[in-house]
Amino acid sequence: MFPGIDAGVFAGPPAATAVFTTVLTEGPVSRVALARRLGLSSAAVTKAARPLIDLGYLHELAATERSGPGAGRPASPLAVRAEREFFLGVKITADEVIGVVCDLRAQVHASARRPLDAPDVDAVLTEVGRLVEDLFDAFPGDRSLVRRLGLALSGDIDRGIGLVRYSPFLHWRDVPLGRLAARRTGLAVTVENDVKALTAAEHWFGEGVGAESFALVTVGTGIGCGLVVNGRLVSGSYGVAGEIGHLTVDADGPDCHCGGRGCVEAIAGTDAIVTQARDHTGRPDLTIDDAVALAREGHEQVRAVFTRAGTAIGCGIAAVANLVGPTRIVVSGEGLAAYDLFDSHIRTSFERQAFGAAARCPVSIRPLPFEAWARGAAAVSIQSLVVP
Amino acid sequence: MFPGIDAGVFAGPPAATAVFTTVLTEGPVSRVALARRLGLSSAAVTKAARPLIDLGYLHELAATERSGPGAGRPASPLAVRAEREFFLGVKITADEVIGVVCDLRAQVHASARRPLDAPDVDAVLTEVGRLVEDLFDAFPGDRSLVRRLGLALSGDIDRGIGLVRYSPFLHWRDVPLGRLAARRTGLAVTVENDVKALTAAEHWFGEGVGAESFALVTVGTGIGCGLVVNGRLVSGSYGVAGEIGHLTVDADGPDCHCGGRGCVEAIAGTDAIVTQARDHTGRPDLTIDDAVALAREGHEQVRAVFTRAGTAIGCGIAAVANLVGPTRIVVSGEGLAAYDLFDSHIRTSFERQAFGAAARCPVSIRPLPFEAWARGAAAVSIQSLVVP
DNA sequence: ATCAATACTTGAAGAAGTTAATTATTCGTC
DNA sequence: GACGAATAATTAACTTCTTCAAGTATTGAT
Repeated sequence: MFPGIDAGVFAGPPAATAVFTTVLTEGPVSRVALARRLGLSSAAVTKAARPLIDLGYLHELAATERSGPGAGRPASPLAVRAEREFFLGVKITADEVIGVVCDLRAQVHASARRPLDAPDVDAVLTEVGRLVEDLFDAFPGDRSLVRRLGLALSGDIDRGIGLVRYSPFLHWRDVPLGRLAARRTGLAVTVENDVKALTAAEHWFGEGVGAESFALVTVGTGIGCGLVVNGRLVSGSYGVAGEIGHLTVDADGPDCHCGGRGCVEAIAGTDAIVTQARDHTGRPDLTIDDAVALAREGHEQVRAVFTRAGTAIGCGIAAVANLVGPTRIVVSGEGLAAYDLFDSHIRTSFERQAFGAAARCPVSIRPLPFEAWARGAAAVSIQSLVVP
Repeated sequence: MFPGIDAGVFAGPPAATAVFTTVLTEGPVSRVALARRLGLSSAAVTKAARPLIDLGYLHELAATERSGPGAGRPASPLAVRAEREFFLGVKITADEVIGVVCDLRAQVHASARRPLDAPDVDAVLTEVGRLVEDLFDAFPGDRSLVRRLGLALSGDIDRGIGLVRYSPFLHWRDVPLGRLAARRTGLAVTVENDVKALTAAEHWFGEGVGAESFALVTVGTGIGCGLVVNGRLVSGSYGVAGEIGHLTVDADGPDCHCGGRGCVEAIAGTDAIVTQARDHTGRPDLTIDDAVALAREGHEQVRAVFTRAGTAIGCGIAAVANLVGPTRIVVSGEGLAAYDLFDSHIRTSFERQAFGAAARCPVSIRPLPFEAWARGAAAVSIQSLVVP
């Protein structure tokens, strides 16, 4: 039924997949609770769970709290044995590769990074290969428990066949990265767009758990958005989805590299903030850290740059809320290291622009450790174990 | 297996449902083609189709064109017997109710309308009841083939339980319209938001057929948008979805009744166009038809109002394309009666604002007969037969 | 100790789909 | 015009997954 891990596939009957993903994402649950939750009979859950327990992926916890009014056999909740298998996740950027080793519950157990000097396919593959070695070295557990590698990078990716259709920052077109990396590392490789990978991670292991629909907005050099609707990741028909960064929020705003004007990214992207701060201070070598420092010290005009950025982001997420009506929204990314400068402006702007009850949508705003991108890649790899 | 129509449900095994909906939406198809399309064995299709044929919902067509190089038994395509059952669809507006009788393929066979003077629940139910009688009278076929009624109205609707959570134009809150109308008419009733109903109709019976994801934008007094993503209608968690009309496209634009400024609806809604045209002509009694006439005659300022409206709509659909990446977009609605004044401006604006390959998304623009809203309601009723 | 309540397990029965063999129908060829 | 290759549809045996109904397990309350 479950052909074992060596077959490289972990696909069982529908009920087994549903049981495993539910236990994985929603923590310890009893069999009856699973049956109710999934619309199955409890007998079906018992049967579906057995091979998963035998393979060591699930185990039973001791009964804990009593359930209802008084009586009855206590439930023995099923839980995932997180250390049954480990997953590598690697994020590829223009100038480095960052990797992590995660367990089944996407907890990070080791991490590493390597610089990248040339963007050509072979150089990237070589550095990914070395990074994988580094990760194996840094990983304290049993190497044979690591069999899968997730790669994440910005661009238009066909996750199904591991193809990089187009990557602007690497200048790649139609590179079969999945196949190449699998050959190089001997691991089962998945490839996904970085924002979608992070969204998947949040959907299965973060604040998106249990949400029928939710949106993850990333703020950094670029401004992106991953969407889950009706429980499924939105892919976009033409390689475009979640391009919140190129919504126009100010027709008179600064020009954007996309050719438009007043895009969210052209106002709130890290580069845009630096450019504006330089204009206002007359310091051509000012960095983003300088800008943050100046704003925190109370430099009026630089503060205004951050205010304007927060307002633009709020506008963007309001557009998402008005159009797809997610259950919740998470705003995250390296760009939010200066969280305190954005927070209230994002919220104010969102609440002003959200239509009607959409304003009730909870918005979490929190900075993102850069490692989280690699963890997102690992999360996709975990998903590929369950839903190939 | 199929418990017959009298049971009020038409739910079979998954394969049967898939076969029926595919034949219904994608026209006559042979069993082998269905098998390929649905990932089933041809044996499964044969088995699934038989009870549907026995019940009279499907029938076999004579073999038509030859398929490939030369030989082989010709396929006998399965087709829907459109007149096996009929469906009522009623759109409720602030001042009238409009109804149609449709066959299984959503072809209109009869229609009727009645004025509505009071917006209270009982008055609406009475008029709906009378309209149903009128429709039965106007319907040339066998009345016993009509068992279902779809209602569509603007507002926040819970389709599952037929509840009108909130309807601004009727000032209703939490009205169990489905139950009430079922009691009044003796029919199986579905209730859906009007824009979503129209989207469902387009998804099953119009230009949206076969699209994994698509968007329908309606232009009229309000500007709305229905979305299908991953093959499923987007519902929105807080009763809000597809609120394209309240995206901000011009921060300095006119005030909108929603409290914002420069919303698409405040620029391109029918009322907004009339208001602006009045301002420019100084004629306080000018109607939308007058405005259209003036624009067609070449009145510069009134033309500019339409241009601006088209540009705003283009902006809105570009936002949809950038965020969800639909396979195709249809722009429709009574407001497009003056189609020629909008068309090119919508397209230009869309292409300028769509990001990257999203600009390749085909956009159809076409006016909408008002009856189409009622047909949308009927389409939801047809869906409820297949997917309860 | 007994009972009611809840959780889980078991084995038989049933539903839904697959594979493989069979029948049906056509075209092209000799 | 019979024959075979090609494609379509059907049939029957079998597999897989799930439910149902009955039983076992474990607790709290009486």
